[in-house]
Amino acid sequence: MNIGQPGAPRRATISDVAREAGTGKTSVSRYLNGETNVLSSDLRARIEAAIQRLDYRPNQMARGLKRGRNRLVGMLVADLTNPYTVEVLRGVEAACHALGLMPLVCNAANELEMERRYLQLMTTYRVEGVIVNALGVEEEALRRLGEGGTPAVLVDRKVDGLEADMVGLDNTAAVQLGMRHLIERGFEDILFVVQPFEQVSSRRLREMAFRHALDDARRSRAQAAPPLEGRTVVLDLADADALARAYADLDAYLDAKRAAGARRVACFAANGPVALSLALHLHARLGANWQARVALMAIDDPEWAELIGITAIRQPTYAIGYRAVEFLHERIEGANAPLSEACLPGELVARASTSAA
Amino acid sequence: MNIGQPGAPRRATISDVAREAGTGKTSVSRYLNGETNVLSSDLRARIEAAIQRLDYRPNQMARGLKRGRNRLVGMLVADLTNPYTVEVLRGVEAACHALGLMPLVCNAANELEMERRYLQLMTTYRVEGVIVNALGVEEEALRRLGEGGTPAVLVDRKVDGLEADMVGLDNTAAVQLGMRHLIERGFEDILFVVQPFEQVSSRRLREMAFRHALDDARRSRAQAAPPLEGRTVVLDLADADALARAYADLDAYLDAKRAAGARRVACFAANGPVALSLALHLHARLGANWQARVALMAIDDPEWAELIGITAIRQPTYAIGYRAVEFLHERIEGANAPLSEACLPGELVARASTSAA
DNA sequence: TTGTAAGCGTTATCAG
DNA sequence: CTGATAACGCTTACAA
Repeated sequence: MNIGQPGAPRRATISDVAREAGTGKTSVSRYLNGETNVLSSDLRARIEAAIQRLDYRPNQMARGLKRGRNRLVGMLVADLTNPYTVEVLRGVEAACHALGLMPLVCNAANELEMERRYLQLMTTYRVEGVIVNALGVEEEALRRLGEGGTPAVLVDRKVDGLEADMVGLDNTAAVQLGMRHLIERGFEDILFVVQPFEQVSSRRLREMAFRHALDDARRSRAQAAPPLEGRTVVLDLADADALARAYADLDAYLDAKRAAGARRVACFAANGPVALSLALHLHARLGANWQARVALMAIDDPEWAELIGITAIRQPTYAIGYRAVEFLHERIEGANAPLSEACLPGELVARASTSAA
Repeated sequence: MNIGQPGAPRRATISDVAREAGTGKTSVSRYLNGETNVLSSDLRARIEAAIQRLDYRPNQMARGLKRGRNRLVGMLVADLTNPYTVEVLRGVEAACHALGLMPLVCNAANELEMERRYLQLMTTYRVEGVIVNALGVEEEALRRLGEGGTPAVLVDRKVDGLEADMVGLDNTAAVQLGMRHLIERGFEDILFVVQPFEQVSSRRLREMAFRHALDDARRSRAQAAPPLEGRTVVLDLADADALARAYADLDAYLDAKRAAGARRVACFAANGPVALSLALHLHARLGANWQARVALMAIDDPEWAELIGITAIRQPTYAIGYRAVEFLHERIEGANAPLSEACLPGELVARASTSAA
């Protein structure tokens, strides 16, 4: 270990500082913990100088061991590749910063095995709490976390059997917002495109809201108005074969519509990754001018949406992350309040894609 | 969670396990550390059972305190919003996984203050090493890290005054690749668009490579061939005013070219964020059909490149991350080899944008 | 106002 | 093979 160069630069410890300052560890500890009013200004100055000289940094690990809290909070995310996740993370980091916490970010990269592993690792590092944007399945590992007494906050999705605070988009309102927009703009064929939604609460909620919004719109539609058509399309981005089949169906549907002389079909993507997949497919199949045939709208507002003029429902991602940490912090501090759920509103960003059917 | 006061579920410690198994802590520790051959199978079984029953997880912090190594490696990134970063991260995580390390990801979000803070925090948590994708400036905090004896590996950019291993793209080769492509396709006006490059080594290298490639091409050009024009355009994405001015100049240049009846101008973006900014600007100024006027090509291959057919030079991001951890691991294990530098090759992905001038 | 000593959960040393 | 016991770097009674 560090055999090589002369003077293996071992980090200074509190004892080193005490010696250097000609005092005991206790006083140094007091200084570190801001109990400066208990220290004579002379001693304080000596300690300060010693710390400077030795470039001393208190060891958080040792501190945590003794105090029982190491200020580490785990942030387990399903997929860092999703811009949504990164944005939420910014809120999380800001809040952690403000509260003196250190986020331990773990990316499951859409793999269950990773999720499990990281959850394990986190408990091993004795994080004081966990913010979880789970893959969806795998309640087990999470439940054990809870049983271990580690507070958790869920982001975007619930996990069956795990009772924890949760923060995310107001899915129902967001979908209603989108549907109202599409209908106002005169769309008569609306496809709600979503990843397999049985396991993931937010997707389930969005899909349900879509069907309800559709029903409501039909009910309140004038007799004379053209009928409103709508259906749910499931896109399993993780399964290439299933995806190919789904797209074949979609293509057939679009072709039929066109043959029937219908207006542009609207595709309402349930989130950013779906929207991207759709856009790529349509681009490949219909050419650069694909938007003449299909109007894409999405929940989430990835950077490329502006680039090709896609209407989006932007999530309050920063706020979601920030709020999650606040929830967690309360629990860590021992709050015993009933579980709460924060549903933050989305915001419609209208762009060219949906300007008219 | 953490419902009710009763039985605050303190995590089991090694002593608990020892008691439960009717043995001493030493044996449990031995079991945990895989010295199973030294244990009678009876004892081993009892320990195993006790661990199961108590759902025991060794405390990494305590372990680290004693052993002097906690398996934590810091990963400081300049900007998680940049897809490049996220991709590198995947390589980092995979390698950490393989080597039994725990990545502590910190996002400076392009703020110097954050970078400094996180660097501090990391040393406070006694990370065994750091992988740094630095903002560029701020050598100071990093240098102190090095002096503290913490090994570091640089990703994508060097830092003045910090001697550390480094891994990144082979910038020169990548730019040459791109230039050759553009020239082959008949472009005669090439703008190399890059963020302020004085402070950031990779940008500097790319810009230099651009000028050299340009000179070389001119030299080896046939007498009769039309002249090759090229210049560097600096885009400071962080400074709105400067950005606006730069774009005004760019627009004027493009208009002049067009008035002179020139072919399409090629914009060679030095990285993904620049490419995005350019695309957004051109889209806003020239309309959806902007690509008829400008051919965009970029180092980095963000998800939207395929969507609008932008030729890209893809970086071996995963390999970069993986390699960085390998370097770091060697240093952590005490390797004393001379500093090395891994320059990994980029790959050209030709798309419609540069199909012909 | 200051210092001593006893842990926090592990591992390492050294006897049985 | 097994198990006390002393650290690791820090905080916190408890004294002085």
